[in-house]
Formats: sequence, C-alpha cells, structure tokens
Amino acid sequence: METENGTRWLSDEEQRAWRIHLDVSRLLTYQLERDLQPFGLTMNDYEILVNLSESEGHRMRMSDLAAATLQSKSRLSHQITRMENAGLVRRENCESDRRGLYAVLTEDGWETMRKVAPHHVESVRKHFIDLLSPEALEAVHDSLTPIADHLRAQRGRV
Amino acid sequence: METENGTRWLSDEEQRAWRIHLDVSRLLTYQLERDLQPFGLTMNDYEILVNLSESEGHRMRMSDLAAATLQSKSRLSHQITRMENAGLVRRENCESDRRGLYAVLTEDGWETMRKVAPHHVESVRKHFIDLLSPEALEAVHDSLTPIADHLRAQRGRV
DNA sequence: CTGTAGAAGTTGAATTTCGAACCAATGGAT
DNA sequence: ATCCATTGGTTCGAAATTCAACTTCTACAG
Repeated sequence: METENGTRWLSDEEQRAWRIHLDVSRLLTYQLERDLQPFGLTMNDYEILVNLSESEGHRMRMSDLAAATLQSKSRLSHQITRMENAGLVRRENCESDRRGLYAVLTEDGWETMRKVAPHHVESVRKHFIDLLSPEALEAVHDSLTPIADHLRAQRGRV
Repeated sequence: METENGTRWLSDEEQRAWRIHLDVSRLLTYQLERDLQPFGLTMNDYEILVNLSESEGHRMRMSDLAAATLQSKSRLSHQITRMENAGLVRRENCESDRRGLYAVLTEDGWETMRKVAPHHVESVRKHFIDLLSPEALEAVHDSLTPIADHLRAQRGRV
C-alpha cells in the first residue's frame, strides 16, 4: 500500500470508510438544516439554544459558548447579534469580569426551544439514530471518541 | 425514554453517539482545511481536483461534478470560476449538448494535485484513519453506509 | 413543425464566514 | 505601583455561500 515516494496511500477499505464518513457528515447537516428551516432556525441557532437551555440561568459566557459550539469568537459574535435581533437571546454584561458578556436566553428563545426541540430530535432519529442498531451505535461512539479527543487536542495548537 | 407529549427523546448513549459524530465531523473538516492551507487550497478545491483527476480526459460535466461533490449548481459555478482564475481548471464546452460545459483540469491543476495529494492523505491518516483499528474502520463503514443511502434518497425529495 | 416544460449553467445581490486588527480589562511579574 | 502579556469580545474588509432570477438549449407532446 506504499509507493516509491513513501506515501502511504489509502487502501480501498480505508478510502471507502473515509468517503462515507465525509458524505454522511455533509448529507446529514444538509438534511437537518432542511428540517429546521420551517421553524426559521439554522443548526447554529439551534445549537446555541440548546447550550443556553442546558446552562443554569439560561446563560453562558460568550467564550464558553464559542468553545462549546466550536465556533470562532468572531463568528459567534455575529451569530449572537443576529439571534438578538430575532429576539431569541440578549447580551448581558458580567460584573465579575467587566470584559465579559453573557448570552442569555429570552423568554421567546426558551419558548422556541421547547417548541422546536421535539421536531429536531425526531429529525435526528429519523436520519441517524434509528438507522443504527444498538451495537452499531456503540461502535460508532467508541470508534469516534479517540478521534474527537485527538482533534480537540490539536485544536489550539499552532 | 418517552415523555407526555409523545416525543422519543434520546437516551444518554444516543445523545453521546450523536454529539460525537457531530463534533468529529466539524473538528475534522476544520483540521483538514488547516492542513491544506499551506498549499493554498480548500477542501472544496481539493475535492474537485480529485474528482477531475479520476475522470477520464480529466474532465467532468458541471452538473455531474456538482452532484459528486454535493454542492449546488450555483456554488459550483462560483467555485470553478475561482479555480479557473487560479489556473487550476478551465471550462470547455460540450458539443453533444450545447447547454453543457466541462470543467477540465489544466496542466497546472494536475501538477498541484500530484504535489498536494500525499500531504492530504497523510493528514487524513493522521487525524482519522490511523486512529481507527481495522475492526473499528469496518464498523464505521458498515454503520454509516445505510445512513448515506437513506440521506441520498432523501436528497432530492421535496 | 411549433410550443412548452424542464435541464444546464450563470449571474447578482444579500447573507454568512473568515482572519486580522483592534479596544478594554485582567492578572501577574517586577 | 507599574508594566505588559493575555484574555474577552467586537469590528472591518475580503472571500465564500445562498437564493432567486435569468438565458439558452433540449426533448417531446400535439
């Protein structure tokens, strides 16, 4: 599986596994995005709502939120501005650290979350979870976990 | 695992598997994108180069290319324009169907491909393939395949 | 033939994302 | 106390993406 210049090319199995992972991840976000559209939300919006909903006080520091959702600060900042305009969240400043800001779920944001969540879960089931046997589910989880760890470690590195 | 309103919420295992898949797919594209940056290419660029390289005559119809790379026609059109400006591909029209266009790899595009491919493969290995045991690789492939099929079937549906 | 629905691609404007530069506040060193 | 390197966040301009409108051509029904 190695050639003159020393490159370890992918075997057929490796190729296939890699391709399928790539395709699924793209097709899946495409589909979930689509299922969310009728509610006027994007996956990004939704994920932020989830994170805030699960946090106490329905609030999170901007940087924590950025880290949790794997977005750049810049991108999150824009994102929150849009959601603020849509009335889903508001910014509140943080008195313990005067540089800091909280993104806080509004009543409207909370309501939206409660309304949309069941549909989104249904969507995730239909297009992913329910297509996996319990064993497959476990296999996927166990296989992917070390990769996630590895990638998170790389994340900040130069 | 079901609640009053009939929603089948995700179990903890399901949650975890789902989250990890999502995270891996994001972290991975982020990382691969990064590894490609020194060569002045994006994953999109690269994927188009691959597709063209593997096609006979180093050419593909725009719509086939769009389908193969899961992009919209519009997006592909812009993408090819950029790559054309970068000298990696050129458009050629198709005499069998006068609406049609081929995207064709230029000599430069081909050279770039040959130069970059080993690094990209190395990157895919380092951040994905080599972190999976052969069994895990097979499990991932087998688990994800039906999902990909399902999603491709949904794809065009209204 | 002719008309017309649909396919192939492009275009342009609006939106989103990225990256770098920026400002303000913090927490240690000295 | 005073630097000053870092952290938290925003902003700006450039690049990428989306969405709808548009043109040209094909295919095929009548």
